[in-house]
Amino acid sequence: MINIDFQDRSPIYLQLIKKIEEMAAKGFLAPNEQLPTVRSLAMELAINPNTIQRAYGELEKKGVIYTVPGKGCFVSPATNTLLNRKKQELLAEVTLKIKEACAIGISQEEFLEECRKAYKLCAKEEKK
Amino acid sequence: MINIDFQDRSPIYLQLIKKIEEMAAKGFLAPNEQLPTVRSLAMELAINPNTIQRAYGELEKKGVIYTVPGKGCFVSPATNTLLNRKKQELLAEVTLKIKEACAIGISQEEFLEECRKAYKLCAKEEKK
Amino acid sequence: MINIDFQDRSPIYLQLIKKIEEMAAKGFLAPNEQLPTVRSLAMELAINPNTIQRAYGELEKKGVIYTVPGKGCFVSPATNTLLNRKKQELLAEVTLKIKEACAIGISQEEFLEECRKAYKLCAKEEKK
Amino acid sequence: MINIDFQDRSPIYLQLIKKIEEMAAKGFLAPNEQLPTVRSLAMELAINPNTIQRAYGELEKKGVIYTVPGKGCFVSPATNTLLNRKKQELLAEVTLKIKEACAIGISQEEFLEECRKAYKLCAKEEKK
DNA sequence: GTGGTCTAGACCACC
DNA sequence: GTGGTCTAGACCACG
Repeated sequence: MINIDFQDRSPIYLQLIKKIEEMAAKGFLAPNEQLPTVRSLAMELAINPNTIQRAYGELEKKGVIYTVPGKGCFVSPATNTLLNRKKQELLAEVTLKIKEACAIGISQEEFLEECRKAYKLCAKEEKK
Repeated sequence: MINIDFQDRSPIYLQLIKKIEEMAAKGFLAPNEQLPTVRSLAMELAINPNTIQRAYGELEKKGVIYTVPGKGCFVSPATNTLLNRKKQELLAEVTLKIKEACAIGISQEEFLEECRKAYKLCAKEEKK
Repeated sequence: MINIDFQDRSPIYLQLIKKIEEMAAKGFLAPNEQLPTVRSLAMELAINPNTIQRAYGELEKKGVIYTVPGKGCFVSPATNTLLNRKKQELLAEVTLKIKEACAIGISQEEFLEECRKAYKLCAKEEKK
Repeated sequence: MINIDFQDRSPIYLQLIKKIEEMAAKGFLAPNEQLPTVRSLAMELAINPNTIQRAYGELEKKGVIYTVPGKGCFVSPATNTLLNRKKQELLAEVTLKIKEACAIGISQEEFLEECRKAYKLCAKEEKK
């Protein structure tokens, strides 16, 4: 399920957050489903429990999961909200990129064309 | 010309690199034009000279500028190459974002529509 | 009667204590009335019996209930004392909050006004 | 300035957050003033730097401070917003307490009277 | 067993 | 020097 890219320069806990957010937003994680325990996931990924803990902690503050101390962590039921928030975050990031594209003079047509190509690639990959 | 956002989490030297690359790619900096000296730019931006030095160093490694010891730093003449490379970098980043968009189920139509909106915004801002 | 909020961060045994104290102080539980047995309450609330046991234990230490080994747990007769102690605890907590309010510069008038609003809300809810 | 109550059961990092928020909200910390460095504060309070770091991190996410990596942490300029948010948090907590007060039958008059007393106490203490 | 907090000590990137 | 991340290992409260 969850795999960490140790080559990636972005912190492990952020990678974790992103992965779990995506899975929750896309519905791979059922509402109220229990997540792996801190310790078990730490073992599985060969990571320090503190790092998992941090990711879970921040996910809770974001409202993606809720945690019952002594029991475990569970997926928050508000899936729709999650999906929407995630969408907006992503589109905001793309808007930033588009600003840069404008700045170096990439035309809208060229840009959109590239997006279409990228989308085709994704479609292919998903079929696998 | 160049302004640094100290609130921005991205390191200053990267902000510098990005700005100078953009200016070079877009033609604001003529080929072989001399850049400000490390010390003068450091004074102007109220930044540690080491930081400027690092930015210039990496820009030279990337081939964006060349330095003549004892003289200063100059914009590399290969503008076209620069522009193309910059474009490709940017589009690669956008492709990554599109993968994420696919992952959480944003349709191509919705995505492209947002891109168009963003482009309009950029166009307006540039007029100012 | 008693319901547990599993989402609440405060430990279940404390929630139990609070609820039972309130009911006793307010007279919903008659003096010398028998409380549900540990096992039955555990079943009813789907909670670990140890948790009930702990709550009952601490309630006994506080003098809110007394236990007759082999018989069960019973509400302590000293209702007035309970009510007064509970009041004082609560007012002490509010005093702490008021200290904070002073610290950040909330005026007495503003604070009291908010209290009145809150009281009105409570009155409405109780009518239901 | 900042003192930690090790007897207090609430986590150290939360005590830190509360203290700094109060000081910022009340204006004891000027906007853009630099906070003590992680290490220095850790030394001063005889606390592990990680704990300070955590507090600072959460304060940044809350928008109370901003941090310039390699430089230090600084008080966020949006003081008014902070004060208002802090007020609302506090009043919400008091509202909870009032609900309890209602539940055990404390009348509004009695409650408000106690509040006035507490306010007088605070006023006296502040004069010191 | 669970999550939550803390310490000690290390390494990194940045300035 | 600064903040940011991570590990290792410990302790606690809770269930």
